[in-house]
Amino acid sequence: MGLSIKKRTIVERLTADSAINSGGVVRNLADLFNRRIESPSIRRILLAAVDSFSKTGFHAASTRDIAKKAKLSPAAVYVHFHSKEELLYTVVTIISEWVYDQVIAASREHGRPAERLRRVVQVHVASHAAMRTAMFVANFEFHSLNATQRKKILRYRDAIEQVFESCIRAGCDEGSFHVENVSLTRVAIVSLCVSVLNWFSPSGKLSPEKVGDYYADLVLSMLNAQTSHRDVVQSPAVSNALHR
Amino acid sequence: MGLSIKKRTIVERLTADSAINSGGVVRNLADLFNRRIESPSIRRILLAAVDSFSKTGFHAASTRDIAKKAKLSPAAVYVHFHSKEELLYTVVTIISEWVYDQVIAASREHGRPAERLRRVVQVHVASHAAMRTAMFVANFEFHSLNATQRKKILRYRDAIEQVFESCIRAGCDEGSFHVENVSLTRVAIVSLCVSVLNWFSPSGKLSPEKVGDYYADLVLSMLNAQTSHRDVVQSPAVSNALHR
DNA sequence: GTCTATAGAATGATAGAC
DNA sequence: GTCTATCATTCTATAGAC
Repeated sequence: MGLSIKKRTIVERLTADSAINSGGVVRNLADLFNRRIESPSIRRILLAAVDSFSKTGFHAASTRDIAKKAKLSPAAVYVHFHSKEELLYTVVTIISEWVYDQVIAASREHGRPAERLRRVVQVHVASHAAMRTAMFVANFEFHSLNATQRKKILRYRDAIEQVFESCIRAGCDEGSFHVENVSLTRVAIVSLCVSVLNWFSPSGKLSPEKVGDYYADLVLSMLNAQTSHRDVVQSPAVSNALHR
Repeated sequence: MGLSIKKRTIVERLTADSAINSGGVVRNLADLFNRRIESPSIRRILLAAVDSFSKTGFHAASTRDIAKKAKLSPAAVYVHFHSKEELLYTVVTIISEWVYDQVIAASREHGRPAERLRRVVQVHVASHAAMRTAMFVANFEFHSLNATQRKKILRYRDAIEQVFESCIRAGCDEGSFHVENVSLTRVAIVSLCVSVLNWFSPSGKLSPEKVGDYYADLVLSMLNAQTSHRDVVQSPAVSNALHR
């Protein structure tokens, strides 16, 4: 009966956050953890884990370092998490659910395919830029999760891919996009969005939202999109002066 | 005098390979190592290292495993390399030089900016796809190099970025590209090319060259390029049938 | 240049007191 | 829930024989 029932994981006890889906804006990673995790200690551990994993990678990050950053003893981490792997899984789950919610919300608003795709790309890019370190961990340490964990995270990713796919197809059917190979184009677009992780810096000149806007323009051009919202011909001399 | 002179590194003893620059085609990673490394043992170690690093990441890969794959004892690795880090550095140097050579060669051929950019994108993408595992290591384990090593590798990367930048600028000056922000667009294009590492599979339907061609089309569309070599308006019904 | 054997350090995780 | 102390393992790298 009471014979070594295994403790539930943090992921299984995540707080259902109505604010996320009802339009409340999540400001940053600490804010997101505040909404979804009750225990301050666990929140500190998770923030420390994201920091360590993003700086050195999952395997090189030690639980000792993470505990130290969270102002706890090395042993205290294991009161809340069964393993270092579960720590990673918790981080990746929370951030993957969040970006999924963002993209789904953007795709639900009405509009023609070009407008929907513009919003989806903008949000996807801005989300990756705004939550850069956590999204970085979710993407580049994904392979350190076990097979079961990867499968669960892939459901969020696949759903996001589907949103992009349906926008592209709708635009093709409507005649406003001109695409040779939809799935290859979709893969290219999604990976283009994610690739902001490789260069975005919060100390740079561009905000996550502006980068998202710019990438949305690039993507619509890529699809040979006919859209009235954008003046495609602009003097290089003038526009280059805008940044850098 | 003979007092503990440190052994030269493998990178310092790389074979200058005239075949690379004189048009001989490098078929795969083993072929590339054959051209640049004389010792068969060292080549086996490097191939094993690429395999381990790409599968588990630098830190999780053990020198024992690498030695085993190379059919050597754990100690034998250290006869040829001072450290595991030097093993990574050697791999990253060889593959970075190679992709640099490919891109520079593509950029040297004449043609208008759109044609030059098309070739550069095609070669950059195809190179990453064809040497996926090694390029994967070079990109995703870059942060595991020390500062000096990173600086040296960055010279190759920066030179490649410059090639893209000059193509884009030339097209803008000529009036065939229409770009708001050149540096941001350049960063997006280069990272788009690199992002084939995230999904390309040699067992898929598309060859590295075909993916390169397709990405080149996407990039030229992105720049609102006027080019006579491409019929931008194509029936989706017909074109979707081409793949998948 | 390759081997066996092992030093020396760091790590993930646990035991048990409070 | 947090701590101190520690186990057991693993890893990089070296010593020294052949």
